[in-house]
Amino acid sequence: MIDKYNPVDVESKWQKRWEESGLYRVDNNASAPKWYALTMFPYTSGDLHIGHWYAMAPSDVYARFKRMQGYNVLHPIGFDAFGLPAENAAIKRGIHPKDWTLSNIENMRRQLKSLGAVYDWDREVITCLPEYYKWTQWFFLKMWQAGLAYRAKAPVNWCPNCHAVLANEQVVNGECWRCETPVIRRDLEQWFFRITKYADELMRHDGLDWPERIKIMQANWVGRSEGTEISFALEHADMEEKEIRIFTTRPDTIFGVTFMVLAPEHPLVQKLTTSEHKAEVEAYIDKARHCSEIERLSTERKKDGVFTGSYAINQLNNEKVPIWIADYVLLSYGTGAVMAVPAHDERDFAFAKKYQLPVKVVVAPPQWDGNVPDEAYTEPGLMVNSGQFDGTESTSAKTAISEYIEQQGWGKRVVSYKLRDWLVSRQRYWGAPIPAVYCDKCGIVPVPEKDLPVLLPDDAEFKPTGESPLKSNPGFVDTTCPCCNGPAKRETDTMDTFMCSSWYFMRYTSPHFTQGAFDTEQVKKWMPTDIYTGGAEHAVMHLFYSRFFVKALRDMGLVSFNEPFKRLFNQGTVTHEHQKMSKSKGNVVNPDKYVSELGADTVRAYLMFIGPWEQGGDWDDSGIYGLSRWLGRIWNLALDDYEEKNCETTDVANLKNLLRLMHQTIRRATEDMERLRFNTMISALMEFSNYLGKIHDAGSVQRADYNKAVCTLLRLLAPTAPHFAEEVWSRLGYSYSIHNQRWPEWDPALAQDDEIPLVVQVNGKVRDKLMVPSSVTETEAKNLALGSPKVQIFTDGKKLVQAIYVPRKLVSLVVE
RNA sequence: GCCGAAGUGGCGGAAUAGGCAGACGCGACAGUCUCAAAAACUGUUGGGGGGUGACCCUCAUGUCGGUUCGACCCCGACCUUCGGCACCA
Repeated sequence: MIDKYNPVDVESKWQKRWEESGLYRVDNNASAPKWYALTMFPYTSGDLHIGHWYAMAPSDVYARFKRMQGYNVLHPIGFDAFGLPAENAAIKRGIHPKDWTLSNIENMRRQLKSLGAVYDWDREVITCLPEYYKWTQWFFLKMWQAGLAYRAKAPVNWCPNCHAVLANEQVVNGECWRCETPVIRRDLEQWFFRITKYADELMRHDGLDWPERIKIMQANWVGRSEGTEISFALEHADMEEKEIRIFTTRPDTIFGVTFMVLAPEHPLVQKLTTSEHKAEVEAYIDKARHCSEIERLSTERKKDGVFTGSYAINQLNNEKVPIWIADYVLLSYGTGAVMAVPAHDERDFAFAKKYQLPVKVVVAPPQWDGNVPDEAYTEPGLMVNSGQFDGTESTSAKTAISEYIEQQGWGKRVVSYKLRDWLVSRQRYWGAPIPAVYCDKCGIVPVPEKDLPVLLPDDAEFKPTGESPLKSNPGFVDTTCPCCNGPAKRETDTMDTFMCSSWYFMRYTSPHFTQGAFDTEQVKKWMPTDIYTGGAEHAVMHLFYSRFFVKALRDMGLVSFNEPFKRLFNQGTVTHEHQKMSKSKGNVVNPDKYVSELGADTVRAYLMFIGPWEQGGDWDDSGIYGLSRWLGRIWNLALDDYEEKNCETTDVANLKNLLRLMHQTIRRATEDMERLRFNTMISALMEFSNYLGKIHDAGSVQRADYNKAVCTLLRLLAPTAPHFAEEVWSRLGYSYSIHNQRWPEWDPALAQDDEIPLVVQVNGKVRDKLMVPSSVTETEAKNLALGSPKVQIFTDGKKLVQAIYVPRKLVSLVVE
C-alpha cells in the first residue's frame, strides 16, 4: 500500500528544489521564442487575500502552459508600493509608510512563494525604491520636455478643519472621514499630462485581442463628439469680455435657445452676476462646491440653478436670453457653458419648466400641431422658426448652420472629448516626488537628469490632519536653483501612483539596468506583452494611462511599438459573503490556512474550478475538499500497482476507447487553456482521470498503455498542480523536471468518434436520439430519422413539410 | 444617474457558431468497510405525472412579449446583482 499524499511536505520540498536548481530563471538570450505573460502586480496592502490568488494562480497556470509549449516565458512579479493606504497607516498607527510597505512586501513575498508560481524572483520590481522611482521621475521630465506636462488649476477635496487635501475615498457623505467637517472643492495649481493629445488614438484598439466590452468602455471614456463652438455676445457694455463661448452638438437647434447655462465655476460668473443676484449666486456656488460630480451629473436629480441677472445675445436672431448658472453643467467638459434649448433637450426642458422659462420649438416633431409638446423632442425633423433654414431637414441644417456660423466668424466646428487631461499631482508624502524646482528668478525649473532621483526624505512627520509632511520638511523643500544656483524651493507634490504602474511592465525586461529606465534591447525583445491579465476594476484607468505612456514614449523615440498589451483578459472579482473583501468589513479570506491544510495545488485548482475566470464569484470553501479528493484519487491511480486483467482478448477495443478519450482530453485541455477557461479544463481532466480510475480497477488495458495515459494526465495537470505533478512524476521514476516536459499534442484521427448521437426533432421537440456512424450523409441521416419508430409515433399520418439537417448534429422534421 | 457586465437544479457551474438543458464538482440520500464514528469507496439525485420494467410524457435557463422548424443563446421592455465614473489601487 502506498503512503498518502501529503501536500505540505511535498510542496516545500519542490519549492526548495526549484529555487536551488534555478528552474524558473528567465534567460534573455535563450533561443526559444519569447512569451511575455504579464499579471497586474499587487498593491502592498499587507496580506494577500484569496482574491490575489484568484488573479495569480490561473495566470501562472497559463504561463506554465506556454512554457510547456516550448516558449521562453517571462512571467514576472513585483509590487505597486506607493500610495495612500501606507500613509493612512502612518497617521493612524504611527508606523512609517516605508516600514509598513516593506514589511508588507516581505509577508506578501512569502505568501506568493507558497503559491508555487514560475516567478523569477531576480526580476522583482518595487516601485517605492529609489532605483525604480528615479526612472518614474525621469519619465516625468521626458513628458515635460515633450510638451506633454503642464500646470493648471484643478479642484481638490479640501477639509477646512484639517487643512488637508482629501482623496475621494476619504470623503464620506460629503464630510471629512476624520473630523466630519463638510468638505469643499478648492482650486489648486497642479501638474497635468496632456493625454487628450492621444484621445483619437486611444479610442482605437486596432489589432488588439481585447474583450469587446473593455474596448467599448474605453471608447466611451474618451467620449468623442463632433460639435460646434459658438460665441454668444454679451450685453455688458462695461465688461472686457464681449462673448461667451459654448459647445453644442446640436447647432441645428440654435434658433430655439431661450437661456444660457454656465457651470458655477465658470470664470465669467463673478463678472456677470449683477448686484441684486449676488447673494443668491454666491450661495449656489457654495452649495455646488459640496456636491460630487456624480451627483451633479445624475439625470434623476432635480435640476436647479440661479439667474445671474445678465443676458447674452444669440447672434443668429439677435434674441436676448438670460444667463443662468446650474451645477449640471461641468467646467471640465466642452467650454463649461451651454446654450439651453428646452424644446429639444430633456435636461433643458426640465429646467425651463421649473423656472418658467420659454420653450421654443425649432425642429418640428412628426404631425406637429404648432403647440409646445409635453416633453423635449430630440429626434430629427423639419426646421421651423429658424429664419432662412426653415423647411430644411434638421440633419442637413446642422451642417448648414455650422457653416453659416463659421462664415460669420461667430464660431467653428470642433471635436470635444469627455476625456480630461491626466492630473498627476498628489498633495501627499508616499509617492515619487515631482522633479521640479521653483525659483523666484528662473520660474519653474526641471531637476536635471543627473540629479535624479529626488529622494523622498525619511524624516517625515505625520500630522494627524493628513497634511503632506513634505511641505513642512525644510531639508527637502529648501534647495538651490539648477539654473542660477540661487535659493529655490522644491515641488512638494508627489506623483499619482498610476505613474509608477504605467511603465513597470517594461522595467521587468531589465530590472537591474542602471543606464536608463529599461534596456532598449530587452524591451524590443519582450514587448509588447503577449497577454496581460488582471482585475476588471482596471478596465479603464490603469490600462488607459499605460497605453498613453507607451504612445508618448513611442513619439519620443524610446520604444518602437504602439500598444503595450496585445491580449487583455480581466478576471472577475472574488467576493466573500457577497461583498467585496476589505479589512474594514472584516470579511477578508486569507489563503494561508487552506494552503497549510490542503496545499497550494488544491487551492489553485479549486480557484480555477469554481467558475469561468472572467466571472469571479463568491468564496465558499465547501467545494474545496472535492479538489483535494480528486488529487488524492490521481495519486492512487498513478502510484498504486497496476494489474492487467484479461486484457489480451479485449485490449483492442479498450485501448482504442482509452486513446480516444485521451486525445479528446488533450484537445479540450489545450483549447480551454488558450481560452483561459480553466474550469472546463479541469472538468475535462476529471473526466479523464475518472475513466483511468475505472481502467485501473478493471485492469483492462496493458500496463505500458496505462502508464502512457497516466504520463499524459500528469503533464496536463502539471500547470495546475505543479508540486503534485512533480512529486508523482518523480516517484514514477521520470527525470527532473516535469516542468521541462512538452505539453501533449492530440492526434485528430485518434480523437475522432466512430459514432455520434443524432438528435431527431419533430416540430421542434426532441423525439429520438440515434447513434449513427460519424461519416453519415444528409440522405442517410434523414432516412434514419424517418425510420425511427419513436419518431413515427409523431409523424404517422401527417404530411412532412420540411426536413432540416444540421451536419453530424440533428434532423428537424416539420409535419402538419 | 451615466458607461460596461451578469442572472441556468439545494449550491458553484456546463452547453466553443441558434441545434440533446443540467457536463464536472459540492451538498443530500442510500449502501460497502467498521463495535461505532470519521475518512475512503460505490450508487441515486431538476420539478410534476405515467409504466412491473428497459423506459415514456410533460414543465423548466430572472420577468413579460417577439423572431425561428428550433431560443439559456437573437430582438424589445422590465426586475435584480456586480465593476467603473478620473485623488483607493
